[in-house]
Amino acid sequence: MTTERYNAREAEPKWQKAWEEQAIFAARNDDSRPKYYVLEMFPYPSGRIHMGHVRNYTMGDVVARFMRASGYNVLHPMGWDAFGMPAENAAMANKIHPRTWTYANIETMKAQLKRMGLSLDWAREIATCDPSYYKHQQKMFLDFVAADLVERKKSKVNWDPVDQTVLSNEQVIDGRGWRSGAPVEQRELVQWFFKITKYSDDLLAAIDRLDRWPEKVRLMQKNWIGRSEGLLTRFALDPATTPAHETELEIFTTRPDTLFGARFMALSPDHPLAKSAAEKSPELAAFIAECKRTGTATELIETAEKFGFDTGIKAIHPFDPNWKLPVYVANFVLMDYGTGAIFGCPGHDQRDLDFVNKYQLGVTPVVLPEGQDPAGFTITTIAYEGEGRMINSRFLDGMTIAEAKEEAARRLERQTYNGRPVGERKVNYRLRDWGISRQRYWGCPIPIIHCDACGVVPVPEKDLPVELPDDIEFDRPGNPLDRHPTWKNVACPQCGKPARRETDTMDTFVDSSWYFARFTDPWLETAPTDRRVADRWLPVDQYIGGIEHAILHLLYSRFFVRAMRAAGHLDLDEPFAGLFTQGMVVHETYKKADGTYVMPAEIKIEVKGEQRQASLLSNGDPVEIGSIEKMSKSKRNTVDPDDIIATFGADTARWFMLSDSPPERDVIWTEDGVQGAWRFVQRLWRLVNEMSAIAAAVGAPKPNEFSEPALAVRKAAHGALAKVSDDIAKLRFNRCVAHIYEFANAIAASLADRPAGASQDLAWALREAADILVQLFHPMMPHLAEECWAALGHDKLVAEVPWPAVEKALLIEETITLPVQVNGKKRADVVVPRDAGNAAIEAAVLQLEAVQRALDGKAPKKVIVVPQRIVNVVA
RNA sequence: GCCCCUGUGGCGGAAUUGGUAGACGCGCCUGACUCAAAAUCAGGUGGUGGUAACAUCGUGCUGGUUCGAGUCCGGCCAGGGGCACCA
Repeated sequence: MTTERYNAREAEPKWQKAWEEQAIFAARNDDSRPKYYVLEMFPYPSGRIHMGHVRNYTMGDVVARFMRASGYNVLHPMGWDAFGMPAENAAMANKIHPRTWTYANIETMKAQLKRMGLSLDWAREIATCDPSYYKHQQKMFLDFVAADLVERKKSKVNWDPVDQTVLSNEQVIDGRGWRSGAPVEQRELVQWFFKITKYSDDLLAAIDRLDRWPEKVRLMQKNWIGRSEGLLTRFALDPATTPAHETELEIFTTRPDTLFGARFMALSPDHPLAKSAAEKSPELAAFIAECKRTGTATELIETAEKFGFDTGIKAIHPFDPNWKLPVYVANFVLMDYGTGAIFGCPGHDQRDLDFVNKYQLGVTPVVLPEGQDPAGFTITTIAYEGEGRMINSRFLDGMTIAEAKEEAARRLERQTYNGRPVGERKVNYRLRDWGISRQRYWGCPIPIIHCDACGVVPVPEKDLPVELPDDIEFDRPGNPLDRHPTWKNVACPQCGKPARRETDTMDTFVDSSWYFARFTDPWLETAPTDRRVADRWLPVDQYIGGIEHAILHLLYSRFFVRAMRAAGHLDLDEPFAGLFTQGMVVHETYKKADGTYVMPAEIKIEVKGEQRQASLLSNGDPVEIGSIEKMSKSKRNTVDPDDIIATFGADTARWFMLSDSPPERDVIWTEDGVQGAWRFVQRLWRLVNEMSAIAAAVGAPKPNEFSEPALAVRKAAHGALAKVSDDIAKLRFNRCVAHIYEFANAIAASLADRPAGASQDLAWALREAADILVQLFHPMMPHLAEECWAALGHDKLVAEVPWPAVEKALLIEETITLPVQVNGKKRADVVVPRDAGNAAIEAAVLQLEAVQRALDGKAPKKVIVVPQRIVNVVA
């Protein structure tokens, strides 16, 4: 038979138009069916989509189409994370306005996404740079201020010298800015903070209930929040050695058990006591200044040598009024963790040991490892941080560490100094408040006015949104808003006198912390959300995106739903009930002789035996095939999705993205793999047409009896249906692909073997199998599926057809084949009735020639029959 | 330094969660069709021995539990990721 090739270039736009005209992917807020919200992390409009987007959105689309066919009211929206530095960089480089640049990119990328055939509800499209979006964000900022979730404070912050802006802790990776890669410096600035630490406890505890999140992400968030239980302890200060008005020093420790091993106290250079001591001591003041001068780059600070300076102050040991400890100022003590002061126990903390060795303060071991002889136990250069029993610790001697911690805490809680308890149990978190001020133009303005008379005044709600000015200069580094001639000059809303607008804008991660809620009703003008609508759609049932947001975006969004609940915008525990983090798209790299990289499109590869050799298309020069790396512009190993779609069609790209690699792992993009996917598209097209031709002769009623070949086809179809359904639900797309291949192979085999003059029952079975086959690959390759569905004579779109039901009876075989082992080695198969008893199976197995040969005349000791699984004969 | 994950053919990876290791795809080899190529179709493809039936070894290394281990436990090795002066 002659079937023309499937022409993706013609078919794909045709079906995209059909879906759009019938608006079948539009979700209604008043639909009574059960809801399902599937969302992929929305893109930054950088210019063009890349293969990472293709992979991400294909996965989401498979889930969306499958759930829609399964009877759910599916919400599958798309938008743009549209504020950010690259737009300003483009403005500086090309003299184009950030808005113009951003919207042009959105237009390009939207057209690209449409060519992928995604089942998106474009009516809900949002862009975070649109005032109709950010005005609600400004409203929420004010709501958060009212709910005491915002704070303006001076603090040490991370300063990115290249992007000329502050960064949050989460945005500093290995001491460098997450975007610019520049070493981050420390600066003291007045900044706006969201009080995410108010929710430290809840953010941590709720992780255990996120059972559809990857374990890895949960663990990373737990570590990031970093809970530790310890004791706040107030040490009295020896008045003879201490500046006036200073009477005590409070420290935080997780090891109160080691208090009898204490040798010194240490203060952060920023500690108030250090500062007050420095007033009388120029040497100390110089030391503190030196600490700050060591460098402002975080990288330097972390590798700097540990230094201390003895203030002369003595602290009194809480368990012994006669025991005095020297108080140092030390460069390694952080002001913003605990109380900014510690006690040092050199025996059981490596850093403290290094410190005492430097200043000859001595060591007292207080924890003895189990089985160690106390006589010979000394600590010189390596601290013992393991388990053991207390020694040299008076009333704690002989206790385990846990017992000693408890006993020390109990005593200190009861003890008082200046009328208050000396010890207080305290949980400390590593998590810091989220600094959201950015000294940039292309972001959401912070709706605040600074008045000399009234102080910090919120912009009245009626004046929202505070819009960005259009006439803006990018000729110099720094914040363009701050040097705008007029924008910041405004009357104080309270007193009417001249005042200044806040010129910092919000971190763009604020924009992305609530967009999933806005999608539930993006048309609403009066509020960020319609609470009833938001509560119905949320949480997102399946969220899909990159692992790089394991902390950043995913933690901020979790904070935001809590803050939005406090402000009354929704009532939700968690934003994302199910999370899936997909792997990257990676590709071989190619290097010319001069060491520069070339793009995959510029070379050809030939296979000579086992060797693959690459050469330049232009002049045939040899090219070295390098390592496999994440697709990136710098390595020039990118493949443009548009080129692939133009050559092979979107379905081929989608199918390849889902094939082979498990979705959470990296996928290697290869030309051969794409060719393979494209071949399968053509093969399916031929197969469906061939089936269709045979099925055309079929009568309508389902036959009562099926012959062996027809039954085999039906079993293959329903077996594939059961497996693919299960695997899509579990996001195991690579297994879905394999099952569809198996099913197609089974049909091809039965077509090849079929008797001449096909019978009615086989024709009916093939017609059923063809329908199921097309429906099975529809979520992955929707255009080809529509084309095939039409070829099979259906009127409706396959995108609208309910998912087929499995006939479970077909999955149960009457006879089963059990593998037979002798002493754990497979020797034969045995075919038995499905419900055969163990005795019957045992008898049949022992008759087998291969078993008797393997037994070699020996009598079997026992025969283990695992029903429906395996038989093992033990000789 | 601490925490976590991964290790299976030439390659990507399957393996019903303790039950036939290598499904499916890529690549490669052989054949059919063709003047030829492409495309398509058929067959083969973990190593070793054998024409074959078959035997034997084989899931990073090593020891253990079990009738049976890629899967569980102990100890190593390698690769990747996260955190890192956190008191």
